[in-house]
Amino acid sequence: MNLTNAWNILKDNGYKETSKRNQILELFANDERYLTARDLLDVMQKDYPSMSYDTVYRNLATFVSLGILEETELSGERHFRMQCESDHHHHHFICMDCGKIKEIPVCPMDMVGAALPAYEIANHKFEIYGKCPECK
Amino acid sequence: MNLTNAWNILKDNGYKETSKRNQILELFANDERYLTARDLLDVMQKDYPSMSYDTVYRNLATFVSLGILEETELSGERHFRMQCESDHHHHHFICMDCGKIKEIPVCPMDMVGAALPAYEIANHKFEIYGKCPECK
DNA sequence: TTCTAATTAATAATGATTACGATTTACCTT
DNA sequence: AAGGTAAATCGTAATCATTATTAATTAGAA
Ligand SMILES: [Mn+2]
Ligand SMILES: [Mn+2]
Ligand SMILES: [Zn+2]
Ligand SMILES: [Zn+2]
Repeated sequence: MNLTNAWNILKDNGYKETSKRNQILELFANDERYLTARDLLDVMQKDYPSMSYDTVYRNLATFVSLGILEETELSGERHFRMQCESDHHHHHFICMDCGKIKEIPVCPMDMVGAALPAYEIANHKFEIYGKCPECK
Repeated sequence: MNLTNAWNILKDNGYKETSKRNQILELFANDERYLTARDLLDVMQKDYPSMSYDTVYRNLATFVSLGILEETELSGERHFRMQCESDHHHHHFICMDCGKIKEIPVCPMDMVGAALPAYEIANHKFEIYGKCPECK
């Protein structure tokens, strides 16, 4: 997901263009790591010292609901990053040091769907945690 | 994991036998769902009205560290359940209505280990969420 | 330019989790 | 069996992430 694409989605859904929204999106577009609300606020407050948590959380929720950001829970905190460009479903390795991710092209659901007859599957989570080559 | 087994582990590690610990373990031994600290406290306070959060969280941490309980994060809250009996590594389907689980015998790591050369893999999470046949 | 709904700031409230000093208890030693 | 001690628990406060509230500001349409 890139900036232009994100703004198209926002405009299509009637959201207004604000400088803060734009800077949040730029920040995510230039950072492949997972960030917390606090991470985001800290960076944003360099340019907007009065930026509030409400603005951060509200926009994060908006972006996630529109599929612009993806979200995961790491050690008890919500983390966000730009939705992957890749159009086919996949999963992630996440470096616990630097936060960078690596795509895992396979999905285990291909092998287990049949093992759950009569079950209604809503979603699933598959993540691998460790250290990337740079951090090892 | 059963009561006797759990107590053996606790005794081996120098933990004392208390009625509250025993009741917590009994509760988990008779409930295959994932429970939160609050769930646990609510049930325990029927027999021990003065039971405190400190006792709940301290014992949960102890049990997890000794491998008596397993833990996962569901919708932003820590959930706990008795460690599985099964001795071979596996994963779970979790019913989002009743909280019951079903074992998934496969592990996706069998297929992705080779896709991450030079990466140091520490752990992984694979869970499937939905509704079990009874709740559907 | 004017109007209006969306957005934001400032701050308080909430809910889960952790921390801490005082008290009680399990269990080892005598 | 009585006493001593470290572990366990209680009662409560503190912390931290997240959500809610209200008033002020602003983007975009008319
Ligand atoms: Mn990806
Ligand atoms: Mn299991
Ligand atoms: Zn998948
Ligand atoms: Zn596995």
